[in-house]
Amino acid sequence: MDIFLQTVGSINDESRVVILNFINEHKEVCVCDIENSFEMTQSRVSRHLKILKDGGFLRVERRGKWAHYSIREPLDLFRQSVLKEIKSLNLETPKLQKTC
Amino acid sequence: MDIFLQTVGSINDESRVVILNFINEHKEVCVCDIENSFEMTQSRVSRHLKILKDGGFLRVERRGKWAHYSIREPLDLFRQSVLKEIKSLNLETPKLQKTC
DNA sequence: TTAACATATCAATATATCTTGATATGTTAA
DNA sequence: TTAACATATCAAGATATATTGATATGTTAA
Repeated sequence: MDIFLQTVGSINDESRVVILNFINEHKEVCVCDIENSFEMTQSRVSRHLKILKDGGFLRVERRGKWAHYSIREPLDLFRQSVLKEIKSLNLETPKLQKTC
Repeated sequence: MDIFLQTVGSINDESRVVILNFINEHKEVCVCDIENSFEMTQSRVSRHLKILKDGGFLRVERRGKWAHYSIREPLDLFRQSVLKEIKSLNLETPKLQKTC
């Protein structure tokens, strides 16, 4: 139950839904990519990414200064269906700003 | 997005997850069935059922004094996958107390 | 109509979550 | 080592959600 609620809680926020969709589209991004693309403060982005990671949707790979976030693989069927549902929302996603 | 968040928000609560699973198991229950089975206050049950209904999971049919809640049909694939996931949690569900 | 019951809603409080700005951690390059 | 940068975390305030008890609505049976 706790894991389920953590998973659900992680997608119960508009910012995180668009971020998750953004990462699903671009495969791999770093924190500052999102910070720049969405014009969100760094701490806010970092926190949302942590919640999505703890929710089981993302993995992080640290390479040098950067933390690279991508969709966790393999992803179970339930989380896959979440990604599919979010994709079907056809959200407007900002352009990827690679300025870091 | 709003509908998605409303759907997700409706299952972002332990009480509602067990209630939803309970209704999924018993097909149709009234408010007082849940009130008695879970030993929850009436207003709390009523509120949770409304949220699950507004989240697109339940339908209500009023027959006489009672409001009968059941899983909405047809149910889209995403909400089906939610029910499936909740089922797979193997939650302990209380016995159905038909004392009203 | 009245009494009893089932359900819904409201107001107040308690609890959880989000955002921001500041600070801490850790890496790279000079 | 130091400066600059990327990221994470913390504390405080703002906002949202949950719970409770009281009250409102609506149905049934006497």
